[in-house]
Amino acid sequence: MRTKDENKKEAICRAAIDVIQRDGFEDTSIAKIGKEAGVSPATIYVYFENKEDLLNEIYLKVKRAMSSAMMQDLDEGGEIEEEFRKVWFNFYGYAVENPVDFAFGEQFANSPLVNRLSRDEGEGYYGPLIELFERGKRAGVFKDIPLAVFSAFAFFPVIGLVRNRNSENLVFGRELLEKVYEIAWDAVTE
Amino acid sequence: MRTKDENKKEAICRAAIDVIQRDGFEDTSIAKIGKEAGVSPATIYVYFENKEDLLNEIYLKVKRAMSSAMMQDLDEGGEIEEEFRKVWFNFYGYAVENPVDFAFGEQFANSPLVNRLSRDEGEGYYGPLIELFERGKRAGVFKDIPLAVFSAFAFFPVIGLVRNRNSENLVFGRELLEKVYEIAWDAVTE
Amino acid sequence: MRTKDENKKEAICRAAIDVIQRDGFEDTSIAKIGKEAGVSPATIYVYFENKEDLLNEIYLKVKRAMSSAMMQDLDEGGEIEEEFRKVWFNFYGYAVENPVDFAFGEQFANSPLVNRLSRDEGEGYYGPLIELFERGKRAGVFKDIPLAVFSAFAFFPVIGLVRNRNSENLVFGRELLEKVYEIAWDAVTE
Amino acid sequence: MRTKDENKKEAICRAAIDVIQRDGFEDTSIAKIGKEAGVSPATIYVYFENKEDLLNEIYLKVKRAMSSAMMQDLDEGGEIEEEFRKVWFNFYGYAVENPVDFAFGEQFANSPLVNRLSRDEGEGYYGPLIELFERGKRAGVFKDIPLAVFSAFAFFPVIGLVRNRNSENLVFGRELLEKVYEIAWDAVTE
DNA sequence: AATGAATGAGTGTTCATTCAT
DNA sequence: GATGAATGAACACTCATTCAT
Repeated sequence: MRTKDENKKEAICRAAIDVIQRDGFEDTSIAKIGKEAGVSPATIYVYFENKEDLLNEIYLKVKRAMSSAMMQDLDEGGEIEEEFRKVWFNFYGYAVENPVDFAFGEQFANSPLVNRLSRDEGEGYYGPLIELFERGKRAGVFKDIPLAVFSAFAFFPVIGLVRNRNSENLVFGRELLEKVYEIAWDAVTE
Repeated sequence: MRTKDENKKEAICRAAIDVIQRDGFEDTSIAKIGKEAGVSPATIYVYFENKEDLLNEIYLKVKRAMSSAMMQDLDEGGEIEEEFRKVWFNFYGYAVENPVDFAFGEQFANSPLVNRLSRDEGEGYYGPLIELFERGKRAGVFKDIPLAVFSAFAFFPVIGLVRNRNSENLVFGRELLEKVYEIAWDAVTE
Repeated sequence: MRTKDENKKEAICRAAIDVIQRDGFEDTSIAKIGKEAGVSPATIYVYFENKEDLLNEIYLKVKRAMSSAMMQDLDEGGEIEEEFRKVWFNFYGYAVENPVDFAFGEQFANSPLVNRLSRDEGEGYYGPLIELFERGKRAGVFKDIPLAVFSAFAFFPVIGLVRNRNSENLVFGRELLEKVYEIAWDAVTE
Repeated sequence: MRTKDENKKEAICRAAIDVIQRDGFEDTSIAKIGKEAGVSPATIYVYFENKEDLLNEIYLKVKRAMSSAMMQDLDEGGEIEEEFRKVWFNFYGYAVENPVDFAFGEQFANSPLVNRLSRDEGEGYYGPLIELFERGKRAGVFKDIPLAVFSAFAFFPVIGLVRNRNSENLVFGRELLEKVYEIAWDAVTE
């Protein structure tokens, strides 16, 4: 027998991401994914139970990649500002370099095809960041606000900016970027 | 007769919005819209070239409603902080009270069915806000940053928060809301 | 607009029966029915909600034709033997002349796609026959047996014989037929 | 090794029957049969040419079981009535106790997947019964009618009754059963 | 011989759009 | 202008069968 190729599963996921990126979430069909991956649509069902299953796996894959990129080099007990800086620039870098995955994660988040379980597991990846936030809050560095508000000012603006950057071909100089970072830092600190 | 036509066009748009709100974007078909509007599917094609055209018109309609709500009570020459406050709370209020229109606008913005032209026209509605921003900048009240960065910190966080609010049943007290507003204000001002 | 053509509904039913007859129940697809009827598969869904609905309508149609053929010329208060004779030969005649419908009804009876409601309505067509049976029983002409046993000896043998007739090209002379009838009559009478 | 092969073939057949009984004819796939038998779908094709071939073998297997059950205890030179009685009650018993095999045999008989050859071989198993019939006819016990008519009155009614029994939860008392038997006996004897 | 992977051809069904009136 | 009928193209998914090992 032919052995199951983990590469192929990977390839199908990759193809799916590409198609979603190219044609949008709604116009992504199993047939297209198959064609993109160079396999028969039926083959996809060898590796995934159904479309929902495939999408959930992709969602987790992306979330995993995103969060691990974000948490990269994080030092559990490190100095708050330095750590925040790392996370922020990691996030920015990932968003800029993987606009695809990024937009993808966004589109995904609203789809009814991503089930609660996956969503919860996805959220779970952000533990270290949450700990940093709590530690900073206890230390009196961060403002005494809910996590949601913290994220809304620390990270959400980045999303907006990168989105603009893409659609408007806006270029961000190092200087401006630094300025944006500072606004974010100031916004969440006392 | 002219009037009757416009009424029907209007009715179809309204029906479309209702269906999208009720059943979601993906489950909205021309047939359903027709039924909701009390006309034949074929009739829709008398008033709109195709589905894309219909959606574009709706996009503009929603954008118009959103921006006019946002600009409500705006006083062209008013004091900067007061005017910003108005706009910010208008925006927040609209987002909270029209989560559907809002999500709708968001989803739409990414949809390949909304063409550049509509998108550009949609953006155009925000003239008064842009003027406020420029005036504030000249007056040394707002930071010297691009409009995109300004929006990213002034309004984008609200989007994130409202989205959370919906999915997590988070409740925002008046006090916290005021705090959030202040963070936004501080972030964009010198 | 094109007007809905009751003929077309009829034509689709007819086509379906033909296909079922030709290819068997299991190998009958909506696509085949469409091709046979000379319409697009999608058109079938204009006239029927789904495959199950179509099959149920056909089931009832066939049952109706069969039972009305069987009850033809029946005289409510007529002499028992004469009436039984009519019914029996009607049944035989229908079975011989409409082997298609007939086999069809049989195949149908076991399909999970025919729902209880249709089945019950189908059974309902046989009222006059049941009355004849009850009357004959009260008059002491028919044996005192349940209806099921009555049918089993009066009509079921005919089914077996006709089925054989078809597959073996058996020919039934008038004489033999009369003999068979008599066996049936003797079997159910005291 | 020879033995092992036959065992596996046997196991596959058994599994197929089980699946058909459990899930019904239409919902029986090669994959399911394989899983039930604990082999790969591909393995089935080592032992059978295709699905049709497999079904034909099963058909014969069931027919064999059915006819041998029917002919059980038959005494070649025994007294006609006694022998007929045995066969009749054997048949009834088998039909009641193996409703699935039974319905199976019936369904099968009409399936295009069972080819003429299998059907003919299947019919062949009934030799002893045919001989009994001929002997009885020569002895003037049975009516002078074709075999088909004989079967139609002797056995076909049982099929109808058992089918009803199943779908209507009809219960047959010993007494009624005896009565039915007598009707059958009377119907086929002078 | 045995197998799991792979697939072409099919399934029932939906839907944006066009046709014919 | 207005319509319900009609449909081609697509959808997610299944399955008997074959491939490659």
